Order: sequence, then structure tokens, then C-alpha cells
Amino acid sequence: MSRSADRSAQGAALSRAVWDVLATQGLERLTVRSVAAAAGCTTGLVMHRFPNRRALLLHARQLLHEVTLARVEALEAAAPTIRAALRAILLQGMSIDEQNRQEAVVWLGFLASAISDDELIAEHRRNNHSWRTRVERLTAAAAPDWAPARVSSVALALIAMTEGAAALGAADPAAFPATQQVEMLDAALIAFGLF
Amino acid sequence: MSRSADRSAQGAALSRAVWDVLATQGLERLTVRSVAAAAGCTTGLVMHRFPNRRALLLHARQLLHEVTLARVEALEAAAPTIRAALRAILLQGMSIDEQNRQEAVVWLGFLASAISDDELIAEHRRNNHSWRTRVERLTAAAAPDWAPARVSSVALALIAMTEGAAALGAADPAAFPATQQVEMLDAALIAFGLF
DNA sequence: ACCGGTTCGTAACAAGCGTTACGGTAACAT
DNA sequence: ATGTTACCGTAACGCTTGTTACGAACCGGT
Repeated sequence: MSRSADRSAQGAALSRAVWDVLATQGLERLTVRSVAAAAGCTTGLVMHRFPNRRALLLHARQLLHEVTLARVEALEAAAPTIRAALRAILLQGMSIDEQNRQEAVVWLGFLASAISDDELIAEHRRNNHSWRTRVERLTAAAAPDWAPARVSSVALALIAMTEGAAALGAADPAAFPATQQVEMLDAALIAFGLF
Repeated sequence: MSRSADRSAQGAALSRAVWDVLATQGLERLTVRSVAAAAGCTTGLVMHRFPNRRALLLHARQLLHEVTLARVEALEAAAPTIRAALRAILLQGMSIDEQNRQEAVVWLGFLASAISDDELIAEHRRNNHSWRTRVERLTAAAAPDWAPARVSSVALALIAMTEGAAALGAADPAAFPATQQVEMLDAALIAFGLF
């Protein structure tokens, strides 16, 4: 058991290392050697767990998906109303704390690297589609009398707004503090009649 | 004059090459050699015009600023009303055609590379601040009776929304066609009482 | 206690990178 | 016509990169 425990611990350390390097040092410094250094191992171990460098990016993106998915479902389950759930899951998608800011950096780096990579962009599409259907479902539930076209438009507006806020807040946290992002989201929700 | 004309023509070809490589091949393939190949010259010329690779990125970002600035001012001048001007300049900031989509890719790549580069991130802050003050000015003019806090919140919402739509549309044009982006923007402008 | 297989570190490889130095060439001034 | 200067291509340097091959160490089963 100590063997398998060590192995999963190593896997977790490697995951953290990939995440940390991409989140703090950016896309161009995400190299096999820097990940190995961050994980406290050698490049051999990294290349035994990941077939190539693109797998590092893919892993970081899947990690981002898992983390946000778990958080979003917990928020949705704990919210008293549907509208509160919608607001809560949109809030966690912006750059309102250091955790979210790092996630936005990872999102940005992955997307920039996926521009010329079909496999990576396919992963982005999968995750983004899942996110979009969730927001559309909650929007439709929060405004049952809306036409599907309006639900789609408003959900798209909310998604684009939070994603943009995540990127802008990640690149310039001082110019886009959490309070302004929250006010922005509330202003939008009120304007759309969802609050 | 033939000499200086050649020189400026070479400069324009180099600018186009930097832009094209970054827009079509992404950040990681933006290398001195690929730019030279795209410009039809050698690496020597590239390194005579740019001190280092970061200058390529900086140049692409400044090019993006110049292009969008000129287009935005033309749109603003040609718009019949302030609200039409606001809508027009927001439209051009999303991924509604191939030109805008390439601009979003350049924006994405630059931002991802600026994460761990103070000089690049400073350029982003400059350009973004200028963009933000413009949208805030137009928003305030379009809704003169609003309190400054509301102007700021709504302008931030519009900026984040268009920037997010630009990124999402650039990464997945099929999932975010131009019609949906336009409907999204109009829905938001109507909801905010700006249309 | 020995052995087979997994696991990971070591070391090296070729390729590509940014960057620099040098030489030739063409335009300009005198 | 000749010297000077700016311009740019050639070639190379040193370094980092992703990736691979090989060997040692360790674990579980017999």
C-alpha cells in the first residue's frame, strides 16, 4: 500500500506542479524541466506520467474543469434559490480572489496554446459547452416565462461577461477589484431581471 | 526616396508578418525565424528592426491598438447618435468576422505571454485603460442621468462581455456565430436601457 | 533468498531557439 | 571617382527545449 500511496501522492504533487507553473509563470515557462523542478523530481518521472508536453496543458485544463465543476455543483446544491445559484456560479467564474485569478491564468494560457492545436481546442469546446448548457439551464429555470432565444442570449451574455472579467481581472487585478466585479455582475443580473 | 520607400515597405511587410504569424500560428510558433520566413527575409533583418523577441509581441499589441483605435474613432465619428456609437464600437470588439477573430487571437496570445512579463503587462494596462475610459465616456453620454457608480458598473459589464465574446468566438467560431454575438450585445444594451 | 517487473533517475541526443558578430553591398556625400 | 555610412544577409554561438534510451533501485510473489 505504501507503494501505491506514494504513487498517488507523486501524481498529486505533479498535478500541483503543473498547475503552479502554468498559473504563476505563464505558458511559455511551462516546460518539462520547470514542472519537474516544481514537483521536486526529475524530467524522467514527468515523461513517464505524461506522454509529451501537450499532455501537461491538457492535464492542467482538465484539472481546471474538475475543480470548477466540483465547486459549481456544491454552490448550486447549497444555494437557497435558483437565482442565488446562478449568481453564485457566475461569481466563482470571475477573478474575485487569488484562486479564481490563477484559474483564469490557466484558462488563458491553455486557450492561447490551443489556438493552433486541434486536440486542445476540442477539449476547450467540450468544457465550454458543458459550462454553457449549465448556465442556460439555470437561466431558463430562473426565468421560466422567457423564450428560448432570450434564454440563450442572456446566458451567452452572462458567460461572456464573467469570462471576460476573469481575463481582465487576472491581467490587471488592481484595475478590476473584486468589489467592482461583483457590482458589475449584480448590475447585469438586475438589468436582465434575474435578481 | 526609393531607399526610404523600400525601407518603409519592408517595415510594413515585417509588421504584417509578425501579425500573421501570431494570429494564425499562435503564440508558441511566434519565433524570429518564422517571422523572417513569413516576411520573406532573413533573421538578420528581423533582429535589426526588433531588439529581441519580446519586441515582436509588443509590436503586435501596439499594432492591435492602432488598428482598433482608428476603426473605433471612425465608427464613433460616423455614428448618428451616441448610443449608436456605443453599440458600433462594442460590436467591433467582438469576434464577428475574420478580422476581429484574428485580433482576438493576437489579444489572447499577448495576454498569455504578458502574465509573467511586467513590461508587456504594462502595455496591456495602458491600452485597456484607454479602452475603458472610452466606453465609460460613451456610456455616461448615452445615459446622462446615471450616477457615476452605475456608469462604471455598466461600462465594465459591456467591456467584459465583449472581451469575453471575442475570446470565446475566437476559440470556437462555430459555437459563437456573429448573429448570436450581436443578439447578445443588443439584449444587454436593451437590458441596461442603452438602446 | 532469489527473480521479474515496475518505477524512476541519469544522461544524452538532435533540433530549435534567441542572439551576436562579421562581411559584403548599395546608396549617399564630397 | 572615391570614401563613408547605413543596411542586411550569412553564419555561427551557446543555450534550452522535448524526447529517448538505458541502468539502477525497489517491491511483490514464490
